[in-house]
Amino acid sequence: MMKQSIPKLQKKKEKRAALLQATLLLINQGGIQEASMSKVAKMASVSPGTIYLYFENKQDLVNQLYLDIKAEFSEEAFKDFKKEEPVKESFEKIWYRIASFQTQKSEEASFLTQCDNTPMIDEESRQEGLKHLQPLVDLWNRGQEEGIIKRISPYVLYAFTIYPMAFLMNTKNRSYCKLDEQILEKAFEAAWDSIKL
Amino acid sequence: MMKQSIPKLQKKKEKRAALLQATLLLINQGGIQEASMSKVAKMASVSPGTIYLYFENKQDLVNQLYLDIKAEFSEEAFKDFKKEEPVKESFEKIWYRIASFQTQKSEEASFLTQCDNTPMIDEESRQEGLKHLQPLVDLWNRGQEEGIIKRISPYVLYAFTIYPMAFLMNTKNRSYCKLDEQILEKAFEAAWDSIKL
Amino acid sequence: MMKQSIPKLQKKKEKRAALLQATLLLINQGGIQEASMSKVAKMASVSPGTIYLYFENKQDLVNQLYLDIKAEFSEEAFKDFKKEEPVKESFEKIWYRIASFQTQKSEEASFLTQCDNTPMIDEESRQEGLKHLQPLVDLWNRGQEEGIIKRISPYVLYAFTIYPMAFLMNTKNRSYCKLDEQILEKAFEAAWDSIKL
Amino acid sequence: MMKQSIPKLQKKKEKRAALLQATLLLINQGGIQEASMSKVAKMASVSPGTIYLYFENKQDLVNQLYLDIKAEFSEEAFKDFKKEEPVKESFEKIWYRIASFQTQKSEEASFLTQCDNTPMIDEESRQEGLKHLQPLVDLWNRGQEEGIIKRISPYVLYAFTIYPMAFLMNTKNRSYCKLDEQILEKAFEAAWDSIKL
DNA sequence: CATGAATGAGATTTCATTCAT
DNA sequence: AATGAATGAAATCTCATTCAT
Repeated sequence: MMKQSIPKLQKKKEKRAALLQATLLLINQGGIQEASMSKVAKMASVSPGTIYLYFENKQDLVNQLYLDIKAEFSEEAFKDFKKEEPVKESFEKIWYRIASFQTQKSEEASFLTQCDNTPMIDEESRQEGLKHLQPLVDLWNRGQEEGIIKRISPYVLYAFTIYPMAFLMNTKNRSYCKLDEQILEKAFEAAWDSIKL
Repeated sequence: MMKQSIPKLQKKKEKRAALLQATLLLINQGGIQEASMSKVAKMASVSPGTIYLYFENKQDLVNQLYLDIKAEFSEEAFKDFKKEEPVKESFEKIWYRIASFQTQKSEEASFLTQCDNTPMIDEESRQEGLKHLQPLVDLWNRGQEEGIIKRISPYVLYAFTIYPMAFLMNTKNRSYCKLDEQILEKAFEAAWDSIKL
Repeated sequence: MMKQSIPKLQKKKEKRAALLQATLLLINQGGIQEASMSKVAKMASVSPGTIYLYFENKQDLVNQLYLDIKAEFSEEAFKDFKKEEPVKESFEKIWYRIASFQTQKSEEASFLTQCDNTPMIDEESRQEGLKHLQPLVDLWNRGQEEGIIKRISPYVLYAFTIYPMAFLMNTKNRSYCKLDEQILEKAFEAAWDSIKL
Repeated sequence: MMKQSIPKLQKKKEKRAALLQATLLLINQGGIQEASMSKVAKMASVSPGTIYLYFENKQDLVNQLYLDIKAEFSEEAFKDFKKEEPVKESFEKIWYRIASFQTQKSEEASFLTQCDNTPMIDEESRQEGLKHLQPLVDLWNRGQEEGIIKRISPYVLYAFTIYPMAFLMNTKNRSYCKLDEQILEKAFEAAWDSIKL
């Protein structure tokens, strides 16, 4: 009542974060249809009405979650990325960072997969999310100019190197198959082999 | 009233088919949340109550749709499949058939992608759907014994050869990129390169 | 196809009977709300549409069931009833016959209880059902004239002698308490004591 | 808007009460089948959704109504009940209090009758409701020890003394017969005669 | 007579959103 | 800012009844 140990702004951010986190978990568990606003509120220990102080509506909540996680994803993917490094080395680093994201932040990764394969997200937000991959596209371009990488559309390159990780992630989650280091190496080999010249 | 042009059984099947088709389109358009039973009924020109003559409930409707399409998918994928053919030839044929399914039956393909990356489908139905791929797994096994294919889990093989097509399909649908014959060839090359020894 | 082992009329009656029986059991189990026309049909091994060949609608089905059972009840109650016998003897006989009906035909008895304490039955049918008790009312009248029975309304006499059996029946069904011969005798004593002068 | 005449808690209780009252009236009028949730809502001047803030579902609504009224009933029945009074006096007081409840709160009484003769109520709630009668059972026990009351099961005692009032109530409601003081005295006499030694 | 698929109104219940406090 | 009771439209599902066969 007297003093607030946590500054207001931070408290606000915390509530927003709690709401996003709750949404993330609920959508992963049962899809968007199971993530009702009141469940989200309850899980975030907040009143349903409060959600609307932070988000315009449900769609906005999901869109913001998507964009936040996409940003987190690309930050992770391109951490320590240096433009000058050799193409393969750079690609390998990025690939493993993404793999690491998939395993370390599996909830986030699952959610992205669900968004990217579903009409859950506004087309606008989806476009917005795509931009994050630009550094990788640039890298591939360089690789193609250097004659190291096949001359195919970045969509195809993405489809055969990055996108498969989502599948492995999901199957791993459903525990048909463990993703240990050895398998990861094999997987990277497959990814690289599919696009290298 | 005059003459009975359509036999009963066929009429019955037609209604079931219309319901499944409506569900397919609606889920592709807006996800499962937008595919309400009344919309499905309206689109199939049927009364809401009628749905429940053919399906137990919404989940059952979606599950059956999934299994039906999975069956259609694998029938297409393994049409003319002969066990004696060389591994690569066989694989190539299957791969192209799947690619063809993705483009010819794009609604069905989109739907499968959505199901496979979402908690939309019962785990039971999902397992059931997986069985359809057994011939491909067997083929890969043979390829591994013959020393043609890398010794990695079929999940990984699938992730790098078949799963990418879903992505290409979706991007194609969203028309960022056309899937012409030339691209297809490149894509197959990528797929094969990723797993061949 | 050729010959019908069961004459048509009988078959018709059998179907009607089966429908009434099914209704009886279902209403006893879960009340009128649980006795849907399709459940009734299924239990009677008949198509839903067929019900409407025998009964106008659901209300009519229930009303007819009520009246049929009321008739059965009073036939049982007044079997071998002779107007000349002494009042107490007559009453005792009737009372025991009713008790016997309650135990022998417990489903029917339960159903009557439910009808008589519920707005389930048309007022008209209810009035109709009441007429069956006329002989008992007459007997009581005679008893009153003979100075054997208290001079109170037949409704009250009924309330304290016959109506209690429904309660005992129900509790017996729910098996809190067994209705053996000894208890029955005590119960009759109570009934008689309550109205005798 | 101007001043808050009614405290929140009271308002909340009022809404619950209005819902229970509406349910009571509707079930009395047409049985449980006629008491749809929307009718209940409308009669309580409340939105359908609001019901579910106060009750889990329809069954819960009915169960709570039953238990509430049973409690009200027994509070009325055993008001001013003193353990030391002579058995007959005590019994008489209780009996008249119940009679008074039946006439004063005829809707509530009708409802209880309907519940007690119908599979409308969960067995659990029914058991719960039975407990309220314990003081009467104890009284009877004492009467039996004192040699005043017949040695028969409390079920039978109940059947011949209390249960009949429900019948009289119902017939009174249907106005075949008025329950004036004189009739009431006769009725009590019948009740007492049936169980006294 | 009998069927049972089909209907569509209506039942129960949920849920995104609002608003008085 | 925050609450959470309240809303009411809409979702899922049921069911008495009809009608073409």
